[in-house]
Amino acid sequence: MSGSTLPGTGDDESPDRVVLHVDMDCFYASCERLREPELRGQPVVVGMGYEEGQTIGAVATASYEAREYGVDSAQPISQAVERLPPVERPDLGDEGDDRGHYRPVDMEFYQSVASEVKAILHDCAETVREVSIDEAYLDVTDRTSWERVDAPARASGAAEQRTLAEGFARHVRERIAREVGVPASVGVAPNMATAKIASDHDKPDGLTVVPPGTVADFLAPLPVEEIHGVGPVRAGELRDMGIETAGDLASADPGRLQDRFGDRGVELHERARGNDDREVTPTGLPKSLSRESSFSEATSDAAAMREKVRALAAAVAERARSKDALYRTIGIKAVTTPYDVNTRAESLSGPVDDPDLVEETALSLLAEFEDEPVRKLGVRVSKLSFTAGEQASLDGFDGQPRDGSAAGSTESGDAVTDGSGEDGGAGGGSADEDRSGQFSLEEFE
DNA sequence: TCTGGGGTCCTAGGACCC
DNA sequence: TCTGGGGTCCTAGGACCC
Repeated sequence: MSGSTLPGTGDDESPDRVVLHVDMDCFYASCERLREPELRGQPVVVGMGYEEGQTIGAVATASYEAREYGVDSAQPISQAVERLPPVERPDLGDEGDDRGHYRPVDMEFYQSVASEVKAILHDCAETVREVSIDEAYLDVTDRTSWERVDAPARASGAAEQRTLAEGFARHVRERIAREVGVPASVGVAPNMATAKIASDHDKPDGLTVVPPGTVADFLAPLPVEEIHGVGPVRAGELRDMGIETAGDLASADPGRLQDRFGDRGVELHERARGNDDREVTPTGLPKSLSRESSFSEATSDAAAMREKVRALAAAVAERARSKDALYRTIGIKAVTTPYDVNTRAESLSGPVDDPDLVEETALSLLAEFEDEPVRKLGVRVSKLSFTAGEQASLDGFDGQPRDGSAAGSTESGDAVTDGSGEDGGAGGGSADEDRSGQFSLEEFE
């Protein structure tokens, strides 16, 4: 299936795909401008955990105007406020300071705007992979192509050539602007990894087209950090190896990369060369659900910890139920000072929907951390399955997970098939269908 | 950068089985 | 008897992404 190219067959890949990556520009800020048009052209900061007039929380999104002042995502609001005092707080900052408009996150509203955008995307492509609230990949190979056409002469003069794909992407972007009223940047390329980088290339409100055959040249001068999967840690390690640009990475010895980064290194090497044969697959079901919350300052108050965990557990269980998700693993996260992330988890013998069990399990996992200073706590459920009704169907339909044996026996591994796939590894074997033989007589409950 | 919330994927070691 | 190899599942942690 994943037609791994045989060595020596050159690049006789199937016809080049046309992949779009659509990335909404400072999406939350754009949404705020939608309902408050006076904010257009103004510096806007949307803060999470932020409340009107306060200086707590972190920056979720800063408009491009706000970024000019050094305000950026993930920054503490306190720091943002120093650089760009809020209009809402005349007491902060100096007389002549430029000021920003601060708003708290309103997810519900952003979701509603996002779903309008997503509707357009689904209208424009057979296959849409939604990556996050403000980002998606589209495979539009069957709607357009890389064919070159004469474009009407632009102001600049000479008629230029452009691709049908470019016109298509322009159309998608314009529809979003016209019908929803928010700006998007779009990247077009023969594969996902390059389209992603392209959409980032000319923000905001940009369109970058990287036709087949130009991918390597497009990537070569970019700093390695621009490659998806290279963050601060790996960028530093790459730099130590003398690798600074995507071009350096592309020409590096894959063996060295393998030694240093394992299979991940080989994958990054391929990406840097512009090779990425991952198919655009539709958004799948979630693999885990979690809630977390920070204390305003680290605490060793066990009662407060338990209280928070109870609330988080209830919220997670409710969300799972609202999505018809059963879970087989329940876990917690405890961030202790200075910033140590600890996770603990416990698997059950079968999938359940049982809020009390989530709470009970989370509390018992929390016990280990109760006398340490904790700054943040989280509760997560994972190993999800979405076969709604299965749990109650076979043995007693009171919906109680009591023994879970029925569910346990029919649950065929993870709801979503493999997920990662594609890395033309040597494996190639069958996907090992559920060999349900698991009539465990383990301790149920 | 003194660190917000929600995710994904990968790795590594141990238990256990054949 | 001992050794070895292959496979799966589990937990914990790390890196990364938006």
